[in-house]
Amino acid sequence: MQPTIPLAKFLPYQLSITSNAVSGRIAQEYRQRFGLSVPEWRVMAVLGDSGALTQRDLTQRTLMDKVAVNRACKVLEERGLAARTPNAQDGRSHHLDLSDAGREMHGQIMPLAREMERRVFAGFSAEELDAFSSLLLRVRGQVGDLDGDTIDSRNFGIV
Amino acid sequence: MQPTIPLAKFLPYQLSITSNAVSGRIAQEYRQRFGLSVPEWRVMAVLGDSGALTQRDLTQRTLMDKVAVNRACKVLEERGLAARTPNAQDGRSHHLDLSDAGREMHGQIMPLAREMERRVFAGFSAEELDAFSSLLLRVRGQVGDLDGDTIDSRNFGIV
DNA sequence: TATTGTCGGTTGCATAGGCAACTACCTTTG
DNA sequence: CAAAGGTAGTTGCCTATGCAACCGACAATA
Repeated sequence: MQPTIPLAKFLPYQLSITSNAVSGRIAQEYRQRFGLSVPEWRVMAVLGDSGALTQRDLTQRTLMDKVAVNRACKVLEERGLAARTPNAQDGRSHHLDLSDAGREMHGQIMPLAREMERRVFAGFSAEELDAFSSLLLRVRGQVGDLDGDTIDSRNFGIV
Repeated sequence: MQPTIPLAKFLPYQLSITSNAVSGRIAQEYRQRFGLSVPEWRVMAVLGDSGALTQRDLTQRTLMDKVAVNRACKVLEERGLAARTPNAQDGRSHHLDLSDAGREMHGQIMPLAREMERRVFAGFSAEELDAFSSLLLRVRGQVGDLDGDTIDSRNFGIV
């Protein structure tokens, strides 16, 4: 046993390595089973639930960089999992929606996602998870308040 | 207000974006004030607390990739913040320790780190933070159990 | 309607980060 | 002590990610 290491007590550090571990584990699963990256999966998850959206909508709902959204959409389209249709209201953007194949895959992915969430957070009560969730939300709010140059959290009802 | 989006309720997702927000905020601070990356800062934090260590020790204590540790060490040495001395016990490795300049910087950084932690987690009780910390630890344990191919958490007293 | 500013989407570039292979050295086994 | 296998550190490569600049289209103002 080593002496107490302050870094290990540093909460941002704990948060970072835990998040990395969880994300890495989940990313590995999606990659192996579906060949999807995390950004691609996120876009699919939102599309499958919301129906056709523009990339702008997707950046808002996923909180990802618009470039990340763009690239994920491009891949999904190339793989035939999603299709773009012109946006009559705005010539700059398209409506992106899942294809039948994409919807089929979405149907397989979401149960897997829930299952992985269940396993990773196994052994916690609903109260603990609620508290955890709300703490994450409040922390995010704190950082947003401190940090003027990033996303404006007031724009996101979903956060 | 948008309809409820499942992605926003997905705990791994919440964890990820919160961690990114916190890490990004902190990384920005270290970069601006000291020109340090997060890996570099982590190495400094451990070195400043533990005294001379090998890169192997540092990879264990920071949980970073050995390449990340190596590169951080190289930068610190080039900047004169740390120095390597031969390891009499093992010709393959060196003992790395902070220089006077590095120790000086360490003395400035650690209070800043604590201050940022305090601000990011402002408004939470000690009990909440303890619960949060132990939940992160348990989640990390779960992922480690599920995931055979990454780090072996049993090696790390610090985790 | 011409101008100016803004916005969605795209591309290019620059950086970070991880994996795999390699070197030099250590350790174990016969 | 020779051989075989393992380990610390290093380098190169490849991918992921983000920013900044750009293009075409919309919006506001005159």
